[in-house]
Amino acid sequence: MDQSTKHILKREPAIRVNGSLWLESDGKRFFGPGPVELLERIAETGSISEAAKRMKMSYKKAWELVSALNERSVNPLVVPRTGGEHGGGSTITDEARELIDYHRHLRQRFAAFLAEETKNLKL
Amino acid sequence: MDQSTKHILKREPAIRVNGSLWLESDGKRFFGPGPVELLERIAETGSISEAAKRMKMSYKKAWELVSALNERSVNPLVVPRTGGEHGGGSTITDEARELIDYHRHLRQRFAAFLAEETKNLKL
DNA sequence: TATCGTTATATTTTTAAAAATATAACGGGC
DNA sequence: GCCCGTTATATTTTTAAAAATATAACGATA
Repeated sequence: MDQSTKHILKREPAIRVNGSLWLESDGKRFFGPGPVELLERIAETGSISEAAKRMKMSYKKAWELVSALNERSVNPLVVPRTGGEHGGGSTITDEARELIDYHRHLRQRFAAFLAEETKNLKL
Repeated sequence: MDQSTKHILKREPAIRVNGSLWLESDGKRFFGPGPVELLERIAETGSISEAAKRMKMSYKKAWELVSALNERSVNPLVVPRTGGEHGGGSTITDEARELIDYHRHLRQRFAAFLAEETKNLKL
């Protein structure tokens, strides 16, 4: 922003450019920060319910996310086991790990974009 | 995305990277696409109510947005006149025009970022 | 076969956001 | 002084999202 645009807005704390990013199919988002973190937590804990708990998300919502992700992907991203030892559990596939990795890099580039815009802001 | 990450997701229509951008103060957004368009419509029509109508936004919400914008800015962005010919009306200030212009350019840079990411996607 | 914790699913309740409705204040022009 | 359309504000209603609650299926293990 050029000098003339300064001081238009109040700034008790610093003003910054921020935003959100997601993958979109058919105009609706299906792979944003939430699903990514959920996949990571499932990988960590081996359990959808425990992953949900750590994200302070209801199990229902977590399960719906997993279900939606598996439906949209050619091959499953999450493989659930029902019953058995510990009552069951879930693992994520290599493809899920690839998606997580891609999204991590994407977020890094986005963060760099936001930081650059914020740096050049000085409202 | 590298070749190995291809074909993980179904793609009836094309998959693209999309996102949203806003100015943030104290952790909460206060100047996103909505307010920008509202200011533009007010400039066009000279009326908050008419601007709201064109955006299919309730007058109440539009007025609250205007009020919030004027509160956060050092000098008003919108100058309302109550009563008088045509019952009143509103105009926007030069500072509002500056903000709109800045946001337009910001969106252009963001659109370029999204286009580049989408181009390099090929999920 | 009884137990366990998880997956899977339906139903209800709560909460929050949005929309709708109503009404007063305003001031120039007739 | 009345009319008009807009600003300004409160209240109610509707809608949608989120949360909470409940329960069955599952299968290895003991």
